Amino acid sequence: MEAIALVDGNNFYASCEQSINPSLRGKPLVVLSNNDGCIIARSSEARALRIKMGVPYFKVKEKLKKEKVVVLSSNYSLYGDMSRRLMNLLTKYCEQIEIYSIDEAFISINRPHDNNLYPWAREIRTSIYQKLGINITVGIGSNKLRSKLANRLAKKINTSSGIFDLEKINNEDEYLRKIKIENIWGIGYQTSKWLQSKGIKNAKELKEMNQYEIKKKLGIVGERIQLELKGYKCLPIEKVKKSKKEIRVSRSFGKPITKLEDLKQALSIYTITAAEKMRLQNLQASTVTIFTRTSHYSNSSYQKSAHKILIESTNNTIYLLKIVLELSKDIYHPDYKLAKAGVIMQDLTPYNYSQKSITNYPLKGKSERERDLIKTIDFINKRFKSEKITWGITVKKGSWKMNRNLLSGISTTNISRIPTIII
DNA sequence: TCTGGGGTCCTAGGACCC
DNA sequence: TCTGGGGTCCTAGGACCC
Repeated sequence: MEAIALVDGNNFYASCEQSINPSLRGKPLVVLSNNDGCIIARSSEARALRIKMGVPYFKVKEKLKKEKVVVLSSNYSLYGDMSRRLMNLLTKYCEQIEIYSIDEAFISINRPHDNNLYPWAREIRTSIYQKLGINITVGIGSNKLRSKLANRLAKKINTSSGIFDLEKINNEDEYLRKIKIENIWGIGYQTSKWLQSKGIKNAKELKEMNQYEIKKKLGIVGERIQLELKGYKCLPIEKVKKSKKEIRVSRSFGKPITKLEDLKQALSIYTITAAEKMRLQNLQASTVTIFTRTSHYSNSSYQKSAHKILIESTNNTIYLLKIVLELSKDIYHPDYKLAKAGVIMQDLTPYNYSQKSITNYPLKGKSERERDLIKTIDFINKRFKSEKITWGITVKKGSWKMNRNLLSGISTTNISRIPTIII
């Protein structure tokens, strides 16, 4: 019998920070989103202090200070590197793996003769902890949704030691009743509000709800959730990584923007990053969209996007910059304080599969020279692990640039930032 | 005066995830 | 003063076709 396990890293970002800096172990610690905006990860010690997920930093700054909580800006190169190591280790313990997010993977595994997967799960947990210093949770079920629920139960039940098999219990309903409706995978804010208004409060009640009512209101998405809850398999394990459908780079500004010049600079920087990402994944785009908006929390709201469909797919930074700079005039508005902007590369295709333009733009010789130039820039930047070479427009100081004042400064991907140990 | 039916494709927007 | 970023999927409705 095949089973599905959902493995995830506990408090992943916080655990990464504690893992590379052991002096943080056992201390309350939170990690902030970009711009030092919200709390996006908490160590278990910080959870115990009832610090909530997602709250704006400025609202709890004083409380954190008082409680002596360590506060860090997010360090994505560290988390990405730890994630890669985690996934590599997991691969050794399974037949098939789907990497679902930076800290989660679905694993399909055959049950042994005695049906007991606990020894297998314990072995993985031990191995990951020894090698990475990170605790993981293993939830086991007959399909993806049930493995997610099992994972939740493993975290909820103190005696589980991080492992729970939903198919090895005989009072399932009792456990399903412990899972609140809004904590089921796929049930978000809107849907849980509706379900609650219908008197459905937990997973057990959702499982027994009238299926036609679900289908009518929630469509196929809701129907699948209920079927999986009952044990049917609707969501397959995706063995091969699907190629991306869009690549997006967007940021909130450290300070609002009112000048077109600043908007152009920001969008240029995002375009350079987006084009790099495409080249790294061997993709090219044939639609470019840019957008900007005011803050969600401001009284006068404005948002606008503009897009251009290209005759020929590309990942050429020089060409993309031209397009984005041209489009930026269409979304700019002098009367609003712009809080965020971004670029989206869409209709992505593999780089070699290209529809050539009959009008032959960009001109042949020129485009080849440009391609060589960009290749060289990518090479140099990769070699020296930073943007040694970039476009002039990015260099000028922009007061709008992101705040990241609390970086841990330690890294597993940058030799000069590896911690020094003095004995 | 009465004004079809069946289909496809595209897009914008909503909802969700981590 | 200060509220993240990057994705996917689904649906409804409009435009268009014969």
